[in-house]
Amino acid sequence: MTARESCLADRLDIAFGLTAKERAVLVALEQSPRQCRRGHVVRRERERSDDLYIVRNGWLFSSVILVSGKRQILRFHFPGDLVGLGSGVLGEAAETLTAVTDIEMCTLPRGLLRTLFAEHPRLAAMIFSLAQADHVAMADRLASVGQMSAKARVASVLADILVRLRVLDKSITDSFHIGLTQEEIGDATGLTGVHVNRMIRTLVEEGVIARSNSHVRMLDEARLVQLANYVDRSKELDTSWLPPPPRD
Amino acid sequence: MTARESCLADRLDIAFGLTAKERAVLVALEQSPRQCRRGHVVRRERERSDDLYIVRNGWLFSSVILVSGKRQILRFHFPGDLVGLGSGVLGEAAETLTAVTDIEMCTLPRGLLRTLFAEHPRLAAMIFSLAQADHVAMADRLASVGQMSAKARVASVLADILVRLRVLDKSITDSFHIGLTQEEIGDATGLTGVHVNRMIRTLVEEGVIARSNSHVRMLDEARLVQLANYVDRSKELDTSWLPPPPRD
DNA sequence: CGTCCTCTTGACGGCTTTCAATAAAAGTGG
DNA sequence: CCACTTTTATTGAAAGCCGTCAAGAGGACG
Repeated sequence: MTARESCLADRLDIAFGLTAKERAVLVALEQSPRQCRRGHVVRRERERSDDLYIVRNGWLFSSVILVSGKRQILRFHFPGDLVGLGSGVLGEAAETLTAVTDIEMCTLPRGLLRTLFAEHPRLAAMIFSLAQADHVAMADRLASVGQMSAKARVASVLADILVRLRVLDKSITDSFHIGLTQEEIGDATGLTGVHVNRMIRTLVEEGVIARSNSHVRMLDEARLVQLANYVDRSKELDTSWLPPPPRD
Repeated sequence: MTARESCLADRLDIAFGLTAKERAVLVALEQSPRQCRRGHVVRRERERSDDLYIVRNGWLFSSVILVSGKRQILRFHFPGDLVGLGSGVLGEAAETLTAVTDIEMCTLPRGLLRTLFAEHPRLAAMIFSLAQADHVAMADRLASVGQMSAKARVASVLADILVRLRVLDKSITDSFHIGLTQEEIGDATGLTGVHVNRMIRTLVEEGVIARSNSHVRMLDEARLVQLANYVDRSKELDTSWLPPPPRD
């Protein structure tokens, strides 16, 4: 049993399976977790930074700000998610990272990618896979924002959050605490906060969801998924192309 | 001088610089180019396929179709672009690839990624970098579709195409042949073809662009870029983290 | 207990879509 | 090379979805 742990190792182990040796490599590299309060900006775009993070606890989102001052939320990140990869290969951060809840994140050292690519090809390939899965998720979101009605876009965000939380926490079935403001949902869907409010109310009136306090409950998940044109891709990862694990 | 060539080697050489040995590896792997006619669907989403392609000549675009029948164009791909990576790590293709012009593409073998990760870490890292650059580009597009006006979105697509073509072909300064229909521009921007037409006409009336036949000319590129809130990221690739090239 | 943030709701306006009809262009077959 | 068909571009009118503005209510927090 290892004294230290690694968020990244846990994540990769679940998705792909790790050997003890691979796990040891990651444990050795990972730095101690860092805490942030709800609303805190972990990193701002255009900052010089090639750090990588793994979410250990809580939610955050990545976003970009336009010159008009409008904000586009690109993606929500949950425990186990690898964050900041896109900025890691550019000179400066492309995305702002903001904590939705109190969070705990593990920072990965600057040289992580170099080390993995040079010495641990199978681990590098896993990270590549996760990055490509994110790419596909972003494509789904673009299609949602570009082609769907306001109601469908809101439904799509809710469905995505529910499905992704459920993968992480088996005890979640049909409801979750949503720490987002309606304004933030608007920034993710390309709508105003006011209109998000109306769409949520419509979904409640139609019996698709229910709310109490800050909890959202799915009453008719089939209809929600249909409304949102939602595709769950969480089970589609193809691991057959990965290089074989090293022989001890 | 090599008898055979490799589109991928050319691309990586321009972006990162290749050793002769690295080039030889890629030349050995690359298959002979394949031709497609304008409008031809190279690959359809949900098809079982983990092929990778490099564009040698012409344009294509990747897109997804929603159940409503609407289509979201995700990205245009120009010569040298690596296409299909996102689908390569999933069991099935996530995106449809459609030729905008007559095109010539090089197919890369199924095992390419595995070979590169296992045996040529620096090449794998380069491909990872390109993939992440695409990720950032997709984020920019999402912000455009989610937050900007119709005119700005159209301007943004035109600016993106111009800038990217100019990197590939130094002879291009302010005009290019646009093989896209206004409907296709609409599918990329989340607008209807009719409204794209109106926005293009507005841009012409304002003296920002001019058209003749299927050619678009930028009359006031500064204003176009400003309208589009366009950020040229083509020079932002950070190559310092790449593993060192192998010693011969 | 007061302040700030978020949610809620209504009225109004405008941007974009939809529908429709024509013209122009491109592709096809003779 | 010309007639015919299909696709694309263009334009107007009307409708609708969503944004803007505004005001009040409810909660969290100090």
